[in-house]
Amino acid sequence: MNTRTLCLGILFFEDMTGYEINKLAAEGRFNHFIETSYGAIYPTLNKLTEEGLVSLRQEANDGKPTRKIYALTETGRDTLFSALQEEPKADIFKSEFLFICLYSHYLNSGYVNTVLNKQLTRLNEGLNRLGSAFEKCEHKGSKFAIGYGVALHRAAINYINSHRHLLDDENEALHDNAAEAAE
Amino acid sequence: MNTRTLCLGILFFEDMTGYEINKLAAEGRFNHFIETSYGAIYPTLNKLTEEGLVSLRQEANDGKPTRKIYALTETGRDTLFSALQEEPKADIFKSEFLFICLYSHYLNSGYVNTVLNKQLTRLNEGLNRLGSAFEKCEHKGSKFAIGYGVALHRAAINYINSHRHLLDDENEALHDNAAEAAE
DNA sequence: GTTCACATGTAACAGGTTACATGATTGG
DNA sequence: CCAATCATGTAACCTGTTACATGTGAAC
Repeated sequence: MNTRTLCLGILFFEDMTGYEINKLAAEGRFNHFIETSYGAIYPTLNKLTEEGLVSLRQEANDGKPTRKIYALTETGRDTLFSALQEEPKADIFKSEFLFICLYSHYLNSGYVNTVLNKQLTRLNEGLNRLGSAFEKCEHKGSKFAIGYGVALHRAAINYINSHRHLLDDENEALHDNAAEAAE
Repeated sequence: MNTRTLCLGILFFEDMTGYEINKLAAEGRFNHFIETSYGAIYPTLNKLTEEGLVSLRQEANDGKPTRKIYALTETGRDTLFSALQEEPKADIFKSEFLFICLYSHYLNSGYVNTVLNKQLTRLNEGLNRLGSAFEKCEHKGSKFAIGYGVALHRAAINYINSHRHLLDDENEALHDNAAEAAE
């Protein structure tokens, strides 16, 4: 997903400032499947304005920089919908966590435990965020997307809890004994 | 995950050519949480060789370009393990599929169905690939990582099957009627 | 006979990240 | 008083993608 389509897509739902778009994408109800940053959003919004895909109104904001509120134009809406009809690329999942797990047996087991716990913490935080977003949200498409995130988060948490012993050297010994006993 | 660490990490398990590293990362048992490409791997391997983190032996290969087989050096192993002990970044998940779902009610329902089916097909293919990788694999760390992928794939498939009606306009009508009846 | 797998690599380009720069207000 | 939130933006940099370039042998 490029930043262009992302901006158009979010503005489809509501007029917003760049700051708010970033917040929604980075912390809001879309954060589990979108990546972005200010450095990408602000220049994109300027380009989009030049091209007439979004329009801009400004609101004074004492002390703080003027709020620049963007709205999708008709051309913008058309561009969004033709982008939406292009063959979606396959989902991308990248996990340094899993990469580390690959080497768990060559790493200090205390460290591995820390990594596992940290991952669980992150997943639980994500789950909570999604849960409250789900309750606040009325829009079906968004509910579907949030629910998808919830399902994946739960699956990951359950998996880690029920399989973390595989990465544990002490249980490995027990495991081996059990395997021997079974033979 | 940068390509550097990826190459070191894969070479930790086995000596390999760049071609094979790419295959493993793109189609093999690591493909569900790693992204890469030839254009990234070949230059990285050259740099790594210069820096002495990997060593290189060449094997003639009639007609085809000489096979360049890389192996991790001691320095390389050290570098890998210190990278492994840096705080892992949060997992990244990007989904154009979910982005499209957000707009399902403004899109042609036949198209939405096609997108859903395509996503299911991809997930099922991924699941099969992971399943056969799991059977072939003896290494516990890898099994954990593959199992994680299996769990997430299954969760996604189940979720889509049980919630796709939310994106369906015809069921929406039914749904609305039910809601009215409840009022 | 054509496509796929093997096998390496380059180069232009796109895209995004990070850090920097600025500054008021609010809450703890 | 310090940190966080609001609010915008730039610029250097890094990283990786895409397409191109080349060529054999096997399978269908």
